[in-house]
Amino acid sequence: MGTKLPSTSDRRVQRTRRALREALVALILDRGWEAFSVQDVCDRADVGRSTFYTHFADKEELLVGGFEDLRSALRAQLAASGRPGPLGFSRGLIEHAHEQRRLFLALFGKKSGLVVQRRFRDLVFGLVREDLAGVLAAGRRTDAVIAFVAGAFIELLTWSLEARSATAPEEVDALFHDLVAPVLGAARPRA
Amino acid sequence: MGTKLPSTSDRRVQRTRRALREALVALILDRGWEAFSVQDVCDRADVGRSTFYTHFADKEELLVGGFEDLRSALRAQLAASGRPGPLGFSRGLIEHAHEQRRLFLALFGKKSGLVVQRRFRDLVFGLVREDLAGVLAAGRRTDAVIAFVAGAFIELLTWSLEARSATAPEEVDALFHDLVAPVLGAARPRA
Amino acid sequence: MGTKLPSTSDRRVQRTRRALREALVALILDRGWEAFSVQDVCDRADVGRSTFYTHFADKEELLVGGFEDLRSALRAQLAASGRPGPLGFSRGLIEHAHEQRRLFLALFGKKSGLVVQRRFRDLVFGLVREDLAGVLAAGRRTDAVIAFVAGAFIELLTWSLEARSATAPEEVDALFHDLVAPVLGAARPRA
Amino acid sequence: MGTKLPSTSDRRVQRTRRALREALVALILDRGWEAFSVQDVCDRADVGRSTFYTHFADKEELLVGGFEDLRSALRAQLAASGRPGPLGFSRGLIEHAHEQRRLFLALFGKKSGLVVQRRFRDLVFGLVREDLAGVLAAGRRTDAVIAFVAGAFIELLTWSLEARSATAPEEVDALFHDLVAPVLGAARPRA
DNA sequence: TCCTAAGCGAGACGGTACGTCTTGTCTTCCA
DNA sequence: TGGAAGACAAGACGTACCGTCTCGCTTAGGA
Repeated sequence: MGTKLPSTSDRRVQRTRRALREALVALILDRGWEAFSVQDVCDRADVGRSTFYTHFADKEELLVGGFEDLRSALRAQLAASGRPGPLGFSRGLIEHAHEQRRLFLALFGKKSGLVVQRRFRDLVFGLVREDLAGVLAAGRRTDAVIAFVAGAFIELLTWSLEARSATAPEEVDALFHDLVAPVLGAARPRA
Repeated sequence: MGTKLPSTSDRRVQRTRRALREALVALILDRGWEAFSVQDVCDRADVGRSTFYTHFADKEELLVGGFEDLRSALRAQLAASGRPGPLGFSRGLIEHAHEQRRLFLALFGKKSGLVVQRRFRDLVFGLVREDLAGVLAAGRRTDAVIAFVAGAFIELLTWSLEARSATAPEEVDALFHDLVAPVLGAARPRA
Repeated sequence: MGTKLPSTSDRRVQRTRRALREALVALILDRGWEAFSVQDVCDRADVGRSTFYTHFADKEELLVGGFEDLRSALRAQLAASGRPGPLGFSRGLIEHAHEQRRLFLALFGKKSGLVVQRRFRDLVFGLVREDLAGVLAAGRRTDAVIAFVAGAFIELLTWSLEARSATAPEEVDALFHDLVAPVLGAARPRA
Repeated sequence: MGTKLPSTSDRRVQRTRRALREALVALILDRGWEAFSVQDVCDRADVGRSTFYTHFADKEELLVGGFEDLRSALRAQLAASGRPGPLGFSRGLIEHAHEQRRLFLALFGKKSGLVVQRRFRDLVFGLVREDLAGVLAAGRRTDAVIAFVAGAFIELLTWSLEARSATAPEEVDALFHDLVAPVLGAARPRA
């Protein structure tokens, strides 16, 4: 039953997958997540539609790998730049988002899709959780604070990308830390 | 323009709309936003599909009114209960969400849809903006703070609905205000 | 049951019917039989659609009276012009068709409708039958000859209306009689 | 352009088309041309409706091929049987019509459709034109004669199919030629 | 003259068909 | 032998008509 996947070692397979991935990104930029079909991806990648389905179950599955790449890249970038303070991930992610502003806007704008947002949300939740692991003692409130901070971060980032008056990444990061610092204070268990 | 809408004053119209609205809610609960069709709504409401389209362009449009009702209800409830402090909307909304826990979970769970979430997000942004209008001086930071607070609220609410260990609405509200209070302090222009 | 019809004696009724009839003709001319809806007729006649249905069951029924008028007119015209020879009807009908060329083309062209054609066909069959009643002895072949002649006449008329090089009615009539005369000879029982 | 048609060489395609064609005929016989929908054809042919539309734009388009087949068959039959005289097509067509009497009656009866009749009319016009090409010198009258003869033939055939007292095909054909012969004489340019 | 039955417009409604689009499966061809 | 091409079933979409119906309004024509 398992719909065996094509062997990754084959060169043609690699070619096909890369072409599809690139076409996907191009289309997200052009039209937003929900405004194109599998057929559109195949057309642009010059790949048969049935071929698409031998590799991926749907558009979403094609997208996944990309996010994992992003996550790894962010972690690497963070480790390299040695900015380990509480919520240190923010600077890197904000910068990355601003560099890829068009892509991120496409992923979050009116034409986005639920899946994409959910993926990104999970990513941020994970980063926040890791960065707050040491700061907050484990407790019932912990998850609530993580949700609070992550939600705040995501919307602040979205605002900074959408706002007409472009704000520099470092300013956005500063703003985030200004606003979030007292929260962490309030959340820290009163010793 | 065109496609004039049926006059709301007609009894039959009221009946039809209510039936559709109720069927919509039932289906969201049963299957999640994206897993049912316009036809399904009509079947359950015992309404012809063509009739549906004389009233609404979309499933989405059918949903909108519900949100507007919610907004009005919240505002009214707030005015009545005389809890006018900053971000006073939160208590009512949290309570409402907990009462309709299953519905809200359906609206935000894995089977939700982008549209629904966006609607709710807009609703909260509006409420936050109104409630902070007096607190924050107008300025470039204002929108950023609104985004920050709204994002934090939405994710905190979501957490409280999803969390296994059910937290009482008043606790969630208290938690929200505990966490958000210092933010407003930090955001207020240093006089 | 019988869906009682409005009493013809009422003035308003007369008005309504006339308006509908005129709108019908206008629309047949504009778009051909099948390319307009009952709604279109009502719009042009400035009559409510429900009113239409209290008078007529469908477009076709609205058309019927018109044909009966045509038939009477033809018979009257024929009687007046005193051209009683065999197939004497042809001259009057051809002239009438050429005068109303646009209408007839609309009724027979690519945009016509089956009902209309059938009506006209029946009309011509009747005329031919009457005019040949004296010429041919009753017999099995009679109906065949009638069909032959009627079909020939209809298509010849259609040709003369559609042909770019307009042929004068009298020429068409002459042509018809030239061609049909020997047929009648062949059909007449060999004495 | 666009909407590329499926390649006829594929076996499945052949199967699908044949099934549709047969279902069409069956339905014309059962209900007449206008009383069934594309969906009905698909149901009977056990073919998906979307598949129908990848092959044909219309019910009508599905019918066309049938007529073309008929035309080819008639021409072939004619060539084979060596009956090449003027209007030699008539015998074959009349026989075919009488063999498929029920189908032809359905195609011309009260429940027929304009499209079908027009198609058949065009077919006969073409056959007559070809058969008279040699007999009549080109001229303005040519088309008129073709129309005359074709109309006569069609109505005579219809009569023979509808008449209660069934007339044998060969008799009908003889009758047609008896009646039409003098016409051709009259139409031939007086040399 | 009034008042009562009717014609009438407006338009909501259920229903049916349309032609288009997308999805995922399955078969066939080809390298 | 495994990837590419593409036929296929399924089913949702939004539109267009249809014929039925229920309202009120107005407008005669008979008491």
